Amino acid sequence: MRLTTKGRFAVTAMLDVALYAADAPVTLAAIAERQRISLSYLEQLFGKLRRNGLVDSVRGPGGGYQLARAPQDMTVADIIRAVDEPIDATQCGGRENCHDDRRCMTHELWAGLNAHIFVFLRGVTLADLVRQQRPKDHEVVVMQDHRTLPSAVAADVL
Amino acid sequence: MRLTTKGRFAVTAMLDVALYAADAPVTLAAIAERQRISLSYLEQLFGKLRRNGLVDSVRGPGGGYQLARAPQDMTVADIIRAVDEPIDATQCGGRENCHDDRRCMTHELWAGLNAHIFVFLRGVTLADLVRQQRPKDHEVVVMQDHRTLPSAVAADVL
DNA sequence: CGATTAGTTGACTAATTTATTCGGGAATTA
DNA sequence: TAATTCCCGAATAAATTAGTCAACTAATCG
Repeated sequence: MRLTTKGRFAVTAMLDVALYAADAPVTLAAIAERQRISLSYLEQLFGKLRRNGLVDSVRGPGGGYQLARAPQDMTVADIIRAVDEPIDATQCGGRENCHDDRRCMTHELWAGLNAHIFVFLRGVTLADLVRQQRPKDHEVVVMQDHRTLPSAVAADVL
Repeated sequence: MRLTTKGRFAVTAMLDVALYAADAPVTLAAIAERQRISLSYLEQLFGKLRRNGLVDSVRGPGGGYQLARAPQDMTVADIIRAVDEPIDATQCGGRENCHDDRRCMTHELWAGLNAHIFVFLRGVTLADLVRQQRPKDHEVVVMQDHRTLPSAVAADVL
């Protein structure tokens, strides 16, 4: 699980679709305008999102993109994984230069850490983000274990 | 909280220090050899780790690096934050082009998500990783809430 | 049908980040 | 003094991210 701005763009764009594609599909041009993301970059991202079955596309006038599944069945992990194709992270591809007996210390390490981060991000659905977006009060994302956290912490996190 | 290979390298290197600098400091050359990371890259990373007070350096023969604090007082979040300096992630720097009334949707979104990921990574200490490293059985990182997870999940996570 | 709207694709470029290489320092130990 | 090791900066290569462009296909509307 990698976490870069690319994945963030994708989640932001998907949230835009979730918010605005209720009746009619939304065009990439509209997303680009609202979220200030370059149209061509969105084209690349939505190409992947479509091929991964997260959105459906409608061509022609009045066309655009819609969610392929209900927002509560779509997680942040799904989105990030769709656009941010993974790296090996264990730098031994599972086999090669695992050397000096205690081979590939990092393998187990990152496999475990990856799994945890993945489980965490899989616990946040697009519906959660939509819910957070609607009300004006400063509520915060709900995690899979239903604990919350004051968004004030965010300041010194970045 | 960004999550890239750079941060992984840093965590791996710090884990190496935690494992091998029990009595004497470890040299970057030794880490480079064991973990297959370029020496000069390690120098850059450890420059940041040192300036952020995570390691102490000892010059001259027999010198090297040691942990500045006990492993149980050093978290993965500390390490990643030290080397992976943050980006704005809200693409409005907190002020500027937040436009069209519902300004900067992404701000709240990523602030919240960031906070959660940060809290999670702050819950994993270097001591946890060391503990995981020692035994031969396939145990897994312990999270801050002390739940565990089979590392089998890691496969379809990447 | 013809025009327009939008998705689809691929190639290409620029900017940024990641990783490495090199060359010299300065501190410490023996 | 000589060897070791951290320290620093510049230069470079490789990879990723972000954006641009152009040609094309499909669908709709008049």
